[in-house]
Formats: sequence, C-alpha cells, structure tokens
Amino acid sequence: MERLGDLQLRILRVLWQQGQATVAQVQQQLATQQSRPLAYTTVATMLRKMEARGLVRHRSQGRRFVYQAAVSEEQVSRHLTTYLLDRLFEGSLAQMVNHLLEHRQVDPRELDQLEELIRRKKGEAGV
Amino acid sequence: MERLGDLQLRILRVLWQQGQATVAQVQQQLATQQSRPLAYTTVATMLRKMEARGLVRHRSQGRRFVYQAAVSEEQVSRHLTTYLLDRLFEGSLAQMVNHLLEHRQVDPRELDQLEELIRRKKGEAGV
DNA sequence: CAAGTTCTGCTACCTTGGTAATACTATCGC
DNA sequence: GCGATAGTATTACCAAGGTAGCAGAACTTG
Repeated sequence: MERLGDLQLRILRVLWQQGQATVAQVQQQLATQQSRPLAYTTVATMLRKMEARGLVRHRSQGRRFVYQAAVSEEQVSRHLTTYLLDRLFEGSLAQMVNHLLEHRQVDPRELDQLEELIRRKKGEAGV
Repeated sequence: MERLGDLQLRILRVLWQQGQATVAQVQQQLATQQSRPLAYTTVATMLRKMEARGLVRHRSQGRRFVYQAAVSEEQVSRHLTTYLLDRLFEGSLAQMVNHLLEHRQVDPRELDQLEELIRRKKGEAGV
C-alpha cells in the first residue's frame, strides 16, 4: 500500500462512503468534485489497476462490475499519518499538532474536543 | 510542490539540517540512513530534477555544486499535513489527533505537552 | 430484428520518481 | 606532465499514476 495517488485516494473515499459502487457511480461521484469530469474509461482503468494492487475488489452484477474497497479507511489513515509523522516530525505527535496549531486557524470547539480526547487518553493510561 | 517522493523528502531533510551541502555530502548523509547506499549519480540526478522543479537551488563552488533547499520545512510540512487533513479527516484536527491517539502508542509526556499546547493556544485566542 | 447504448478488455501514451551507467572534464598528487 | 580522482552532463530504463481511445460484447428499445 506504499504510495497512494490522488485519484486513488479519491476513489477509495467514494467507496468507503458508498460501501460499494459501479464504475458509473464512482465516475459520477468524482465528477461532482471537479469541473471537468474524468472519462468513464479513466475511472474504469484506475479501478482495474487498483484491484491489481489489492486496494479494491469487484464482483459482477450482470455484466457490470460492482467495486468495493479492499483496504479500510483505518488502515490507510494510519499508514499515511504515520508516514508523515515519522518523516516530518520525528514521530512526535506533539510536534505535529504544534505545527498545525501554528499554521492553521482552528475552531475553538476543536480545541475543547482535543482537550477532552487527551483527558480521556490519560485516564486509560492510568488504569 | 504537489507531490514529493520519498527520496526527495529525505534529501530536503538533509539540506534543512545542514543548511547546504554538496552532492557528496548529501549522498553520505543519506547513506547513514540505509544499508545499501545510493550511487553518487543517483543523488546528483535527483538533485538536478529537484532543481528543475524549484525544490532546491545550487551555486558553484569551484567545480562542485553546493545545494540548498529552495522550499522551507514550514512550507512542506504545512502542505503535506494540510493535504492529509483535508483528504482523510475533513479538515478536522481533532479527528486526526483522535485517530493518532487510538492507533499509536503515545508517550505520556507527549500528552502533557499536548495539553500545554492547547492551553497556550486557548490563551492566545482569549486575548 | 436493428440501432443505439452501456460495459468491459486492451492498448497506448505521458509524466514523474527513482536508479544508475557512461562520457566527458577539471583538478590533484607525484 | 600524467594518471588517478572527483565532478558534472548526458542518456537510459523501469514502475506507477493518470488519462483516454477504440474494439467488441451484450443489453435495451422501438
């Protein structure tokens, strides 16, 4: 799962959201995200390549393919965030959050949520 | 600066750390990170390609090139983290941190640091 | 049944990252 | 000065992401 392209990630997101989808459905969903839609065959080809890499699976429904993700959002998220954390922040979560707090305006409610998360995490650790 | 390859990122890290470096220095530094070192020309070629993309700059010192980063660690970090945040966590920092806390063991001291960061951030906002 | 539409299968092509050999050139040590 | 050494320049090649056309099969509809 080394390196995910942009389109691949967008396709996975569609599949995660929808659970499963035909090529046409994926293509349409992607089309809503950008001005110029991708050609149908582009999406079909990419799905094919992704299946070869084990990222998605398909089954036939009549003569059309219904695709679903073969990797979970969990897995991918973990993989990508870990990658970034290790590459840019020496694995330090605090460093990463610090960076984000500095360079991005954050909704105050998010800060509350964060505090709550940390409190809870500390609780667990204590047990 | 769309998409950074792995080697490119590692090279940038060397340049950020050292401020500037010759091809040989970069190559040696990279060599310490892995068993099989890259060929000198591999590093040289990559630096050349990166310069074409505006990621690094060089000046001549005698007949050797001294490279330095042309993009800051700040820029790259922001770019990559934002990318990930928007692609996988709908831009929600809390969601991302939550994910990381769940799927990664975190040094308790990091949690303290995080709390401190948030407190400070809240302080700023209050002013 | 014929014509149009909808799918998959195959092929092709471009770009970029990554890896490196080879060729040429300047410089250094003797 | 000459051979070894250290540099850059040029060229090549592979893999993968991304984009898509075209062929051919199958299904829908009048």
